[in-house]
Amino acid sequence: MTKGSKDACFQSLKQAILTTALEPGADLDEASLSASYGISRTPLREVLQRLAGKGYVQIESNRGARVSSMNVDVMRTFFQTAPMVYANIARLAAENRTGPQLDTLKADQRAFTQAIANNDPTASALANHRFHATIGAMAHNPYLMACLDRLLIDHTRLGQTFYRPAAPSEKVAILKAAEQHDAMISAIEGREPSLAIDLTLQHWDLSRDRMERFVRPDPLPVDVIPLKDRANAL
Amino acid sequence: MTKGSKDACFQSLKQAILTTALEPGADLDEASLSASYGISRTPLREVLQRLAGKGYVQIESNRGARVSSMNVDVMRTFFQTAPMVYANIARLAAENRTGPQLDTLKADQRAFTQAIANNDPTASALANHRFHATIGAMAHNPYLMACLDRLLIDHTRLGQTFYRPAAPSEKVAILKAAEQHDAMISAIEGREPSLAIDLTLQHWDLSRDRMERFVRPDPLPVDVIPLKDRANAL
DNA sequence: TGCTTGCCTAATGTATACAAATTGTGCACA
DNA sequence: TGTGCACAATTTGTATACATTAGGCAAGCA
Repeated sequence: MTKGSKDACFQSLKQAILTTALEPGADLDEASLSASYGISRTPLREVLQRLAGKGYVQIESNRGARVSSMNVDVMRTFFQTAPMVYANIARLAAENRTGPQLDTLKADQRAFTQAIANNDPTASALANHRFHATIGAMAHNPYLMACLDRLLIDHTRLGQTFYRPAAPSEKVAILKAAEQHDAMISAIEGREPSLAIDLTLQHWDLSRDRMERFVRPDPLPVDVIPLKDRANAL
Repeated sequence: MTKGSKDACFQSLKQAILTTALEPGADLDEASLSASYGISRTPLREVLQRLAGKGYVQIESNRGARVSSMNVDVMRTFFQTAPMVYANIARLAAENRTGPQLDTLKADQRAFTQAIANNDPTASALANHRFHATIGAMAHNPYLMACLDRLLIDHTRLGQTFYRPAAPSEKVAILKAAEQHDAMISAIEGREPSLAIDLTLQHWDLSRDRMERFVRPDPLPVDVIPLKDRANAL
């Protein structure tokens, strides 16, 4: 963790927050952070200010910085707001994307599929984050982008929180997500706004369902012991 | 301008930007600003970082800070995005507002009408800004709030830019805007989301028409000299 | 004349010492 | 045993000196 540059520190903290290596609400101590990144407190504080501006951390006067929290209230608002913003971003991306941005998006998708193949959930979460951030850049709308940035932070963190490595359905879901990414790329490349919206909303539904199934799993069977065994037991 | 506190500096710069006393694109020199606010460069730089996080200024590495610019591209995006966000904020405000917030909103409106009565365009622009920011706070949605903040910065600045003190229609328009504010307060107080949306969109139309008429005024008469006089001239 | 090169100035970026504020701890006292 | 207060320790905030970078200007060269 001993890097010299300020920007490296920013990126590192950003990633640590997105991967929940730094958990929501975690306290960020200036002295220890500046020591571990090899920069002094002044530039570190600037990094924290920038992270606060983007919504990664919250700074309280005379109380330091902590990673933005994720209570039920925030989650409710997230689920309420995300589809509308994502859909509008997708429309604008299909309308306004440039060639180089499309190349970037395809590279993001390659990194995403590669991370899936490597069975690296952290890497795939970060690649997925970059994929959607690139679509945001394509929308060319600084107002909605401010909103999207914050939504993506929480989306990525929720995805990590609600991830069950053991469940086979997770593998199916993430492969389906990758397919949807490909379809979205086509729609954006072909400049088809309404198709991009549809695909984005389907993509959202997949993600939401996955998170919902985590919170509200299938109930355990009422008869813990199969009936025939219980008959023996009695 | 010789204040001691960092927060006073933040508020002062924010107001100067909103009133276009500091014009879009204006360069912000650290040394002179820290001198005039009576604080050292370190806290001033933090103020600039915070302003950058909220979208008031843009910071370029090794090149200092400048007031966020307002080119045609930004304006186009603004007119495209604002009504959708405003409408959604209004809906959420009507659903989620609290009692104390309603009191704040009514106070904002009193300040607005007072500023109108005083013929103080700058004060009314700032009061109007606070009024709409309070509605944003009522929406209780940090994601959309980030978007709204940036929209309101540009809306307030455009309103100042497109203001013609001489035009009698301006007076009519601002009085109508004040009436619409009262109606919006009622809708929010009565928790009527769809009414709040309608009123908000009407309010937007009024504002947009005012700005549009500035950019595209009635053309000058083709016959500069009235016809009868010209007949004499020939 | 036009271009490159290197210095010079003015600005931003960083480190560090010191001031202020918050939080934790121990002790006195009811 | 519990409460309140004072002091200490830790952490954040500020000022200032110094380092670094960008941009302009002039001299040198083609």
